[in-house]
Amino acid sequence: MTEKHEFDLQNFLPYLLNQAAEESSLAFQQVYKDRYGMLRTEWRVLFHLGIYGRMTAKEIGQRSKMHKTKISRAVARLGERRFLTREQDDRDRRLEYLELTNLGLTAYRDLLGVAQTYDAKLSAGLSAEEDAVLRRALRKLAGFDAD
Amino acid sequence: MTEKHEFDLQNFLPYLLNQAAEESSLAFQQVYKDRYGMLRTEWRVLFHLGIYGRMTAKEIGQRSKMHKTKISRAVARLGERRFLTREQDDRDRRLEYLELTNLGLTAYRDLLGVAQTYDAKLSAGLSAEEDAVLRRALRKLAGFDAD
DNA sequence: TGTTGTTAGTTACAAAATCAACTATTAACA
DNA sequence: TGTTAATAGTTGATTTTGTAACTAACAACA
Repeated sequence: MTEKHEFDLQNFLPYLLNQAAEESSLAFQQVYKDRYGMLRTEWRVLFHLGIYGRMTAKEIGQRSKMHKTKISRAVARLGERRFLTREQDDRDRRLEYLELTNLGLTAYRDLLGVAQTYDAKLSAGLSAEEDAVLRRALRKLAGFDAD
Repeated sequence: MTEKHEFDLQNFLPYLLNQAAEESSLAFQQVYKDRYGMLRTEWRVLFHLGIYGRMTAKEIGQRSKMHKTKISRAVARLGERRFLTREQDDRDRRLEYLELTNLGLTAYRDLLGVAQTYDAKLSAGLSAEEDAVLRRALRKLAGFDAD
């Protein structure tokens, strides 16, 4: 009596990805939340500016695929807390260049270290080959290749 | 002048996993939302009951790691819409056994088909080996092995 | 110029998630 | 038994997100 549709929820990619994402985000989330009171969108914006440097909200949106309202709110909060400065472009006053302050840079560097350590810890459970294949496959699924 | 900390956000596992999860959930989400007006928690509960059969909210929580308030509200909505029935256990009246109605079962089977097709489509972009490694790695990261 | 369309970013309102406190019931055990 | 602790599930208050409509600025072109 074999099961006809042998469908395991734990093998359905969207579900599996979600569970893995949530599980693997927990510990890092704890850090940026406890240490800086940040939300997910906020550390993401922080990292974009930390890694790629001064840019506009629009550019962050293009890279991250976050919706512009999320970015707008994250930028507003990071601004209030003095993690970044906002400077209007003279030539096109719709544009605002965002840049980390020293405070923001310090937070970024701190969290960067945490992220690197944490990423390594996650990888540690996987073989080198698994790790490489995993990241490549995820990049495909996330649409990071055809960008 | 080589960059000192060559950290790419798109290679940070929690970020990568989240992006892949969101991206890969989009199309399926569209279906259960448009076709049945369901939320993510709702199709998950539906699938748990469809796959594993009659069980309590607690058991769903153990398998899915969803928080009990999410489950409670999803069950309430699915009940209102006649997708499931709720039956109190006589021996322990705190427990309620949940079971799909015919309506729920029909919806489940429909969405199951969609899920299987969709999962196959996602896999199609990957080599057989990538696919296998990906799923194994994700199961590890999601904590589905040590359960 | 002036009209129309587009773009960057914000805001308002509704929907959903989170967290803590709550009810009802059972278990443990003095 | 009577008291305290634990458990299943719900509810309410707050926070966060999502959707759509909005403002302000620029572009295109008659």
